[in-house]
Amino acid sequence: MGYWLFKSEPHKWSWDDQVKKGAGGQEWDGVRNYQARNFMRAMKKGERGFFYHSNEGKAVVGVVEIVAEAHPDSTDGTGKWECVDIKAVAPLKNPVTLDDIKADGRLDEMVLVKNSRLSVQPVSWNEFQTICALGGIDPNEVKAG
DNA sequence: GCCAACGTTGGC
DNA sequence: GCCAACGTTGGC
Repeated sequence: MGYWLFKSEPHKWSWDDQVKKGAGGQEWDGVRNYQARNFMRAMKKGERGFFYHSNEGKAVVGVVEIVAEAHPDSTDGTGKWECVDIKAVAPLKNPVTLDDIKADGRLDEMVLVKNSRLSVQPVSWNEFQTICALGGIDPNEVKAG
């Protein structure tokens, strides 16, 4: 069971926008990076991830669920790029900032820290639990399954 | 707003 | 197939 992290600039697509989309979810389109695409191809329906605000906020703000596995990106004309659909599951009570993450030794290995430019990335179960706890929510209530 | 890090492109 | 040039991302 995989866990993931999706980055978005809040002025382009924010957590609030995601919440307003509701249970039907939303295409995570516009990704034009092979590593990110490959991670999306590996995602399974029902798996969970974090929603991260880059640039403004710089914090993990919520938990999302994969509601549709990788399919062609409707905003792409080349046929090369794919995306998944995600929906909002629950907000973190306290957003976990990049500073918080960097300050926590358990999170030193996060891709977010090691490769800050990758917009879709994997998160380990341990990291998922740690960030939920820092965010004031119970990881068992928002984990997959 | 700057710039370092990284990925992609294209000339050779 | 190498690598310089370029564009983009995202933290600061």
